[in-house]
Amino acid sequence: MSPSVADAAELDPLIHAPPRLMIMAILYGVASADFLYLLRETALTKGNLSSHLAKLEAAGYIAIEKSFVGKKAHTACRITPGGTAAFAAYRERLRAVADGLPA
Amino acid sequence: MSPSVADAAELDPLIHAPPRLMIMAILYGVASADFLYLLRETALTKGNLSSHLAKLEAAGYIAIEKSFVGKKAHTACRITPGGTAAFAAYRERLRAVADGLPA
DNA sequence: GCGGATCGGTTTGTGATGCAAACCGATTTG
DNA sequence: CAAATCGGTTTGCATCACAAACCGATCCGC
Repeated sequence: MSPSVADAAELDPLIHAPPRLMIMAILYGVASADFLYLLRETALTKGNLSSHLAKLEAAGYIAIEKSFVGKKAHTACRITPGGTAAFAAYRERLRAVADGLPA
Repeated sequence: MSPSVADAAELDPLIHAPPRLMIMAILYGVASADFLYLLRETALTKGNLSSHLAKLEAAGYIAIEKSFVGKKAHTACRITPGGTAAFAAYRERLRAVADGLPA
């Protein structure tokens, strides 16, 4: 096996799952995004989005702030420094894997 | 979300899992590889390799031939045309996703 | 102002998944 | 002939992803 394909084994599984990869890609460098925005962009169901966000938060990759804007609940998500680092590392590793795939 | 990151949702989940990506990458363009070779290259456990191979076979992506070489069992795996096509499609899509990730 | 739809999410239920350990028959080795 | 090894498979379990059901709060019709 070429070394770069072996790297696939080390791809952060938390980010590797497509739903969470989408979420992280959106949040990376965006300051903050709310629940409904992520819902539209990812096309996940609400339940799904909610649980993936919870998982990313538990990992310390994102922070979730619930507040009230006017009288409505508002859930804002932003990436943490740890999440930023993890995403950047994942991106580099993914690139290495993609480049290492046989043509 | 940039369109290419949305593509992540369509990455063939069967190939997307790192263990199976490794297996497919090895088998792609290699004629045939035996169980022990795959075992060494992927560093998976035997049970794991066995079940991932079974899954790929069930999907029609690979063919598994069990034979006896001399007096020992020998399991040879090769990629099928369907598997080749699926892998090539996955590779292209992965590249699109990797390229679309925010810098 | 009250009955129902809607908003913004969370919890629950369930089937699929991944992994490692236990197992298995056959073979080689001491 | 007993025990270790080879080449795998099956089992058991813990985790996962997903969708559907649920939930409190607001908004709308009347």
